[in-house]
Amino acid sequence: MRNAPTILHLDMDAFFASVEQASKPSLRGKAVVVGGLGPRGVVATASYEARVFGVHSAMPMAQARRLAPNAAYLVPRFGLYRSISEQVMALLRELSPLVEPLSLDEAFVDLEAGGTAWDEPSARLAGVKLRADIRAATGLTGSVGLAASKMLAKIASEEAKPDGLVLIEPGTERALLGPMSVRTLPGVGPATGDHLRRAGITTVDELAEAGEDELVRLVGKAHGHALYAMALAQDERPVVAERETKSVSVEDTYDVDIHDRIRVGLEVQRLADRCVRRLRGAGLSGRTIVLKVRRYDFSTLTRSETLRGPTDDPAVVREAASRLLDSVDTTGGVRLLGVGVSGLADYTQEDLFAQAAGVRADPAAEETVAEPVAEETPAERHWPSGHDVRHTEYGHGWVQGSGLGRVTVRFETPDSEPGRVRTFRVDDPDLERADPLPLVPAGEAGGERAADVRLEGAANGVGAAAGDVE
DNA sequence: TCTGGGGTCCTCCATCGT
DNA sequence: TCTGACGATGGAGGACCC
Repeated sequence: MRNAPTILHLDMDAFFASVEQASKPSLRGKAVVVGGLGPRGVVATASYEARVFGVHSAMPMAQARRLAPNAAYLVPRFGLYRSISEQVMALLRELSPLVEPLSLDEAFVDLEAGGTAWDEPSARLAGVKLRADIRAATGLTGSVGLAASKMLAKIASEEAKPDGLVLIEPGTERALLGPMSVRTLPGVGPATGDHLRRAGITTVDELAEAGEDELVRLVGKAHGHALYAMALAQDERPVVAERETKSVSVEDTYDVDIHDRIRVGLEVQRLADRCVRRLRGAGLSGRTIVLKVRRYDFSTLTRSETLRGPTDDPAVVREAASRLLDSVDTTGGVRLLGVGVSGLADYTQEDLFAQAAGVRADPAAEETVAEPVAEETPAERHWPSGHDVRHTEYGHGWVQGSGLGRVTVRFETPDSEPGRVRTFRVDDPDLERADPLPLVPAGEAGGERAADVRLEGAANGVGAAAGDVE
């Protein structure tokens, strides 16, 4: 492990919910829950105001609604989150070429590799500047963890939440980790946590005391060794900028279980097409086709088949998925279906066997994939909760709700005061879908980076303690 | 209270070729 | 020809992460 805290972990605070609050003035300071709104939806992100009521990620939406009936419930807008994420990642790349994104709202940065930081004061300074730059560019807050390893930097950013910065000084790691719950460590989830608890191990100190052999015996070879190293605060994993995709998959959970076997078959075909579209979009092909079925009782099974060579032919993938479905008993109904492709290659080598069998004698298949059939959408679907709209008379706003032929819109923009609500007919010709507006007006975003001033001051030895943000 | 979607990695087991 | 060891590969499932 390096001896300076030059690995930075950034975690945006309640990212999806914060973006929604930034774009909708009337939701600021309010409980906001982003997630699937269907009967089987779960929470993707809850704002800190919603967390007060006990709402958290991965909770069934129905439960969240019982806990926080007055919160705003919105569907995720991944396109918007992705564009803001790109802004943030660009700021990270200014610090170092070695940036490892973990998701839209999280990333590691190797500051040393970027020549940005080499010791504690310079690392702290980089963290402070980054937080200020993110706020200037997006209006959002992120928490920063700084440490000498990825594991510790991540734990530090968790400690820093929300809207803070924590630096773990080299030499203090074990004393800090010791009393923490084993669940703090990455890779220790509910199952492993329970397993260890039954063996009398609940803290990181107890993990270290148990010894490597005992941990291997308890949780298996790979996990045991990794766990022991983490308990000793040892983590040599480098920050890796480019990670290649290993699999591509799509899946759908249905609002109501599907019992009709023919319908199940049709859904599998649709999913296979969608999966191939994604595969091709990424310029990939793959050898192993995976079918996933979650049954009415939530039991999940997968069936897979490995072809002779990689394919991105929709007909071949559809055919394989259908064969796999043949081996699955779906009586009782299915709640989820999925199709995936793994064993990826960035070139296509046609499956000769399938070709010989005439499987791909379907010239229309390409079109089917290139141009998805427009799905029939109920009126509500035209106006998803939270999405932006424009009205010829009232201007820019967002959908607060819809149903019974009506759509309720709140007219406001990221830099306006909270706006008024009006209701229209769903087919009102003056109302149309609109693109999200920038969270920070173009002229202001990143125009002046407050932190630059501080950075210069600190570089002159004036404000080295500027990083004591908590 | 009824559990999303998209991934990664690990383990166990069976099979196959040498 | 039989048997065992061993590694590679495939298939299924589980845990975990965001």
